[in-house]
Amino acid sequence: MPELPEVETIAQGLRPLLTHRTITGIPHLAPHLNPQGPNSLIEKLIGQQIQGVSRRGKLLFLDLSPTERIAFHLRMTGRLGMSPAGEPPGAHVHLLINLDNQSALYFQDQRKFGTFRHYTEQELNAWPFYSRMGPEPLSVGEEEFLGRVEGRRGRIKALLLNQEVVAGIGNIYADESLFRAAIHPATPASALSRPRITSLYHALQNVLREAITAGGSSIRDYRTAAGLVGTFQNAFQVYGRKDQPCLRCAESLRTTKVAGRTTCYCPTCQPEPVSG
DNA sequence: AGACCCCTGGAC
DNA sequence: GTCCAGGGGTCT
Repeated sequence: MPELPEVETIAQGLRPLLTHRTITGIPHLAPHLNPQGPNSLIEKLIGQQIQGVSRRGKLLFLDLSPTERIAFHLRMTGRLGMSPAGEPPGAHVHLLINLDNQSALYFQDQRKFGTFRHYTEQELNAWPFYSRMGPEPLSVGEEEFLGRVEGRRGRIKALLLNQEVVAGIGNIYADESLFRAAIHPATPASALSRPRITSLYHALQNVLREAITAGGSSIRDYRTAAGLVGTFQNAFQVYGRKDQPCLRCAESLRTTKVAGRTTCYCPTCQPEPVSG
């Protein structure tokens, strides 16, 4: 579910509620999500004060100290939110963290793809998914983005989805940014001129900024930290709009598969690359 | 690059 | 029933 704008929205919502709170208990912890053993995690967390909430790509961190944090990856259906302490976990709640102000942070995940783990900085840097992660798309400079995309083999959408190229893009924002840049998702990156990659860079930044402002996109499961739906789904131009008219040219939008993901595009505004 | 895998539930 | 879903890992 959550891509960069959704994780950022959740982080912004949790930050004022969690910063400087002390963890007083872990009343619920699903064993299947805790390979290190329950006592190991509980011992590491009880009594710790949360120093802040941060995000890197699609990872959300509870910062416990300069060298210790909890990393959450929400994958498809993960949610983070607050509930009154002592409230019994609802369906699919896999972690409950009691805090020193009678509130609790919960992690809920219907499909159980989501993960969380306590990391030291050393352990985090030894995690390839983290250490190999590309730059933040909203911070990366135009030149660096060009350098990471220009001339590479692979289709442009696959590169956008590759967290080592740029971190935090998923199926929605890949499709939306490619439509805005008028690039067919299956175009080999090597077939894109510098001006077209630059156009994609700006389209990507714009769509991510707008989505964060809208509180993210709620297709099914995503909710903000306060349990509210985002509204950027109302601004989708291609995602989920198969067979509906293109908002720019009225042509019927189509789907194809790129990088194993359903991909929605306009066959007129995003023409197939000439040579393939 | 593609085929599965993890898992649950909604749409058809 | 079957297919599909904001993700990512592994294996061919």
